[in-house]
Amino acid sequence: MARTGRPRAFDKDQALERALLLFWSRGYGATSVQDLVDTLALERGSLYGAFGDKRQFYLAAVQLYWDTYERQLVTALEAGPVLPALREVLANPARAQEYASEAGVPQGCMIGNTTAELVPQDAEAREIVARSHARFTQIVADALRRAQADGEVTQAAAPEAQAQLLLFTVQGLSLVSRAGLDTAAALAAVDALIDALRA
Amino acid sequence: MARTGRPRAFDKDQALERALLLFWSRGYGATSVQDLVDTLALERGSLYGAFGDKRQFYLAAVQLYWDTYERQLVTALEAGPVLPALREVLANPARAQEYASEAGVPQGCMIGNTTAELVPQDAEAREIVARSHARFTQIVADALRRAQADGEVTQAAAPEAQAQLLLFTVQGLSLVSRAGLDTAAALAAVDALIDALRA
DNA sequence: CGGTTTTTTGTGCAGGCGGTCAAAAAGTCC
DNA sequence: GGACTTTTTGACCGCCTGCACAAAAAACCG
Repeated sequence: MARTGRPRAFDKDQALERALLLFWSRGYGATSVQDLVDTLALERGSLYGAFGDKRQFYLAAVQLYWDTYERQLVTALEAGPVLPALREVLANPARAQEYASEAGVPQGCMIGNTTAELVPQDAEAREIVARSHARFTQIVADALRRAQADGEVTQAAAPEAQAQLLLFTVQGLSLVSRAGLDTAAALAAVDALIDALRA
Repeated sequence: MARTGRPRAFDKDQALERALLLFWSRGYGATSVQDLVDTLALERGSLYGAFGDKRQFYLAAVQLYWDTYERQLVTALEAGPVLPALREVLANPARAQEYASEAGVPQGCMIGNTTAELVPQDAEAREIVARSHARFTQIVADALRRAQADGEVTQAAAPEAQAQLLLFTVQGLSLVSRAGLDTAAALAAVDALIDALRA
């Protein structure tokens, strides 16, 4: 119960959100502590005091990213037919680049970026990423199982295999979209997959 | 034709190959010039003299990576039925991690790693990556077009859309495999996709 | 052999990096 | 009001980075 002492002058959650955007768009290595200090408009010491070192700060941002994403995923899949919802899940990153430049939303999936940059050398990052993958496939497989029972989705493959395939696709799509993407072509590919899942 | 002067004491191609392995496993930022000097067993000056700066060196390695991959891809698809070949193309990265630790072969796809780490800030890297994507889809789409004509592959979607979907899948699979992968589950997902493409 | 060209070798360097720290400031508690 | 606790502030540090350079060495040419 240490609620004494000088109160923090900035909103910690809001700072984490802004750091998330910066890390998301530039990646871990290319984002310097100085960039964070400039963007968040707080001093170095405050940053280290509140979040620990740069690595912890980044991992906290990744966790926030996933928590947000998971919430949206669950919401999208919990009601109504599954295939249209899954199509949206896949189409979102395909369309994201159109807004990317104007709005502050960066490209690609932060889990995927972390996988490429940090996972080979950082066990904690690997855990976060692996857990995110597992939750994605579990949530999607559950939805697909229901949809198979309802006759909406083909039973040609197990829901787990279909969910794994969707994980690969969404990760690949998000990644490829960073290099620039023909939106129409990407959506055609998404449609091809969704159609293939139809019963 | 300057074939005079002191001859180079090391094999440039071999040095590039070794650098490729290092860059592949660690990424661009996490590989220091000192690492390269140590691993390649040549002095700083020689390295800069032969390859320019670190960035050019990396981009040359990426280009070599893609050239090698493209050659294998073309070979795999030019003869025989297309779907088994495509299954192999997808299954390879899924199985790669089994060998990864013992052999010197790193995880993931170097094009994908470059996409995540360099593309947002490096126009030249973006070009290399985008060109690789385009060639992949073109090569695969050509093969699928033949296979559709032969009645091997479903005509439910255009070959271009199918090829784009395969690009997403192979990129996603390679990426996800870096975080550790249940090989059996990954192969089941690959099978589900290949089956869905069957006529 | 002398001249030319190119690579090798190893040192040196400025800058930016992540991270630390001590003093000042701003609160709460008694 | 004075003690205590925590945050803020901004200077500071050592390290490592990518890179430049000059002298030596090793080839070819005439």
